[in-house]
Amino acid sequence: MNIGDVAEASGLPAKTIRYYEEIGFVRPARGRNGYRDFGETDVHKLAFLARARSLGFSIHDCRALLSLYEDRARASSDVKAVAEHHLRRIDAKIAELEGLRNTLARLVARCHGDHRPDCPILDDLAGSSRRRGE
Amino acid sequence: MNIGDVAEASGLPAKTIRYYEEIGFVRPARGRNGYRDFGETDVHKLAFLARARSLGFSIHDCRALLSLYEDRARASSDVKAVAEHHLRRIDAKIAELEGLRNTLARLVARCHGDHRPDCPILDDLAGSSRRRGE
DNA sequence: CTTGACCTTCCAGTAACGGGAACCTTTACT
DNA sequence: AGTAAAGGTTCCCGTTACTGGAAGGTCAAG
Repeated sequence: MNIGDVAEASGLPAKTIRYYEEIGFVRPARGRNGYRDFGETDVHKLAFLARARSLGFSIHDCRALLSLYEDRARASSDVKAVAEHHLRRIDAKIAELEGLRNTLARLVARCHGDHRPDCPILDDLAGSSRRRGE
Repeated sequence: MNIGDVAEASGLPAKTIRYYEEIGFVRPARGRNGYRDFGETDVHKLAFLARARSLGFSIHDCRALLSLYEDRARASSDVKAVAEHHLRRIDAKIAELEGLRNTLARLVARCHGDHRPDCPILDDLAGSSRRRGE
């Protein structure tokens, strides 16, 4: 299979597939013309990666997941640990963003948003009001 | 003021301040020894940037906010527009992460997480189950 | 006079690709 | 056979917003 077909089958852009080869996720054979020649296993692997990446797993996580995937004797608890760690990071990120959003929403609400120059948002950024985070 | 004092006063690392000079946020004078010499205005500006960055505004946004800040005749609606745009991006990011979290949480919940090798998480990633996103 | 805390510049690396140049191969059509 | 489109190749730069580190000049204290 050429890279274009693999891209179609796995849902990943060809560029990404070349990148994944570069970082060692796949090792396709080469034809006499220099073209990559992928097998079914590669396609499966790449689809696996596409799905994992779409769930927000980092490349680093993917490496762990992939090696667990290829280890017939892995314990499901190992996989669960990786996933739970990722879950906690997502939760932390959500909490952080919600904190930001609340602060920002309060500022936006206080700004009348008309043609006049005075603006509570800029006042906060400038630190003129000394009661903000504390 | 030397860069170390400014770092202390603004809450930004010296490295970051040098970077902010490089991208044009500040233009400190130089002493005969080559050291940067910052004024009060610079410190204010850098503190402004520190606060804006901590609220998740991008450098690009900060440029806009800073020029609005320095424009005595700006309309507060212009500032509000920038902030509201940022707010919408935050909300979109939160929504995306919550989608991820829910999918991932379901997978984690289905995985018994013991010493046995079979694992619904890997099954999903491998695409063996054809009812996942749809 | 030497140590240590500052300061300087410059280079490399981060995550995970995407864009685009310059070039080769295959396929299809006239 | 000629040629043009489509697909492949490598290589390098750009992205975000810094951070770490090397090599080296400067300044204050003991």
